Amino acid sequence: MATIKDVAAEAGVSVATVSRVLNGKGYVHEETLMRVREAIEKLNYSPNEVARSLFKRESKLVGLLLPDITNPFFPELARGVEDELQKQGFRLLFGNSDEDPEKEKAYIDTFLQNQVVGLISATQAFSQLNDERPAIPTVLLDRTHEGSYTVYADGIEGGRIVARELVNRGSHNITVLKGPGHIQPVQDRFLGAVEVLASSNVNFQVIQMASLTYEEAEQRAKELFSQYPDTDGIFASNDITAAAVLHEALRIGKSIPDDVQIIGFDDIPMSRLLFPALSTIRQPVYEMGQQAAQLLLKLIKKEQVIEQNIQLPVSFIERNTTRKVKRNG
Amino acid sequence: MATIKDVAAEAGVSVATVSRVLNGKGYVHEETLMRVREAIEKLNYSPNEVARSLFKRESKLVGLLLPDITNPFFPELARGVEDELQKQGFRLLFGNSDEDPEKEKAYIDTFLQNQVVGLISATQAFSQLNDERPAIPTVLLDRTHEGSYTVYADGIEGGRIVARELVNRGSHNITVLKGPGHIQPVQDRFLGAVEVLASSNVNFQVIQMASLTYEEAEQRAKELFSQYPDTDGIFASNDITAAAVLHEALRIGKSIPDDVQIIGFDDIPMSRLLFPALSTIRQPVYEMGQQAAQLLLKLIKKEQVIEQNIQLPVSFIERNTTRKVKRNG
DNA sequence: TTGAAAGCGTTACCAT
DNA sequence: ATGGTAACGCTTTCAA
Repeated sequence: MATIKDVAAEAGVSVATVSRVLNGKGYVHEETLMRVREAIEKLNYSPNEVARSLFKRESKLVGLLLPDITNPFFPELARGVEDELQKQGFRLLFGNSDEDPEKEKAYIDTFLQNQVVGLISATQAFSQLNDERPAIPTVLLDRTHEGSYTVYADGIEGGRIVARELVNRGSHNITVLKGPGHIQPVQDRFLGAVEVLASSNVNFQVIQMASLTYEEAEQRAKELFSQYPDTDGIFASNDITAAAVLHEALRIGKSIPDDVQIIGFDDIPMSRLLFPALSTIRQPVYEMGQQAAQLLLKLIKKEQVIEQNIQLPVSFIERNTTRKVKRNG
Repeated sequence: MATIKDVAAEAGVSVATVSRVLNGKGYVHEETLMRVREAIEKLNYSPNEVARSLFKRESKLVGLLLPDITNPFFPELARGVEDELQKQGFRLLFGNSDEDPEKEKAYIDTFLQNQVVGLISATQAFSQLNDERPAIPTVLLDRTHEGSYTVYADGIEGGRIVARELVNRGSHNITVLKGPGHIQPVQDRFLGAVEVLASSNVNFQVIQMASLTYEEAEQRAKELFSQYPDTDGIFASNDITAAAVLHEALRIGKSIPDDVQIIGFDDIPMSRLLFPALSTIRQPVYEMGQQAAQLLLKLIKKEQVIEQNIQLPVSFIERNTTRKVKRNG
């Protein structure tokens, strides 16, 4: 690898001059500029980012911390983040924490040791780590925490919509599979749904889940249908859960959506491929990633940030696990 | 951030000594050791990886290049790679290239500028980039290229299995949706299938696809059923394609698997959630990621590498888009 | 307009 | 057993 010295020697100038043309700052004679450019070309030189980072005490790297990229919700988030950051020449240092605080700390530490300029985290542990928060720009994604910069979707409204749609489409006996309460956006969905359900003229019951995984959902789905056989509407808290419920419902011979309506949450790519295709609440996941990246970029550049918390709207995606609503006229 | 100098001052020793205890090499008195440890503790010091990288001319970073993490095949791959690398303290610099050579080059360049110690790539363009291949350890994942280190699944055998299973389970008129020929592992599936089909007593036809995307597959599926209405067995080349075909088949009223059997390839997580659940060929994706990481680690440490190409076995996952095979007895 | 030199935080060599 | 110091490749004063 050629260094700046090689280029300087080749061009017959000092390294300072080369540095100037590299960074396009300071005066440099037209002719010298040419010579340097040629030398760079000839030696196929490109600057060592590590040396740069060392001097500037910051890199062009951003740390991205996810619970688990294997969960279908996250790839698009990550893509949104990456695409946005990439435009400005930033690269991603990437890690999955499995929500394990140890792993999480290990990742954050090494990210910091590598002098990342910013951090984006979609993990719960991180958002709770209040003390000893790294002194670099940080944005929480799909998580919230008092005093932090955050980007998330409107869970409350999402929950409300689910309840409304279920009720409007004729469910009278609704079961909601409630996700873990310590994850705020998930809790919000629940709150929104209950708010509407409580003021509607329907029965409803809630089953508490420790995690929103397929495995647990399979189990809970069985309980659901044996414990509440009259259920004719289900809010599944996320699409993975909904898929498990749907599978179980079909297995025991329920007709969907005629016997039971099901609504998920997230609109992960698989949802439209289920059969029947899953009605769900769409979070603008890719956009959430983008927004988080944009917010972080502003923070890094110390630009004025108007809103510390960015809430994105959700929308109902009508597919085939809900009945058609009767139109008037 | 405290530096090694601060620690030295705090402990009343020289930076050289601190460096020695940090790296556990060279002599250092028991008592001095203690003092230094205390100073480190007290100042909450951790070494600057960037400075280390600069001096050593290599980092603890590995570059991972993927076509698109949003494609459900890749998250598990990435996880396999990460988990394995993480054990040894390596971190991932991560990028999606969309198979765009420009983007690809940009990522590789910056990875190199950040002095990654190794590269893992699952992109096609990269494997073709023969000249000017970076002089650092590199392994190709799910791609092959003459002279490179590679990890991939046995596509040929996979193709054979698909053909055999389709035939054994009673299909007589088989359509294969062939993926892009320039991706070797995809081409292999095709070759394997044709090998068996050609020597079987069945009809078969092939439809060429430019990409294995859902969008194109939806289109091709329509052509398939109108052009070859007698098709009673389909090899879909990957699970995404299979999902699209399945959807279309159901839509036009085919009974699956009675009228038409469908077999996919990959066994992405969604496959078992489709309805009917998709029969497919399972690639050990997570393990492929691990193996690639292990191979890279060996390369980095200049350990003896026995096989330059690691081929992993595939297996048939019987679900509900294929008929039950008749058992003798 | 250009160059010399200091310094970013480490490590490793050479003395002592 | 310990310390001084050059070096890694770059940027940025400061002086010329």
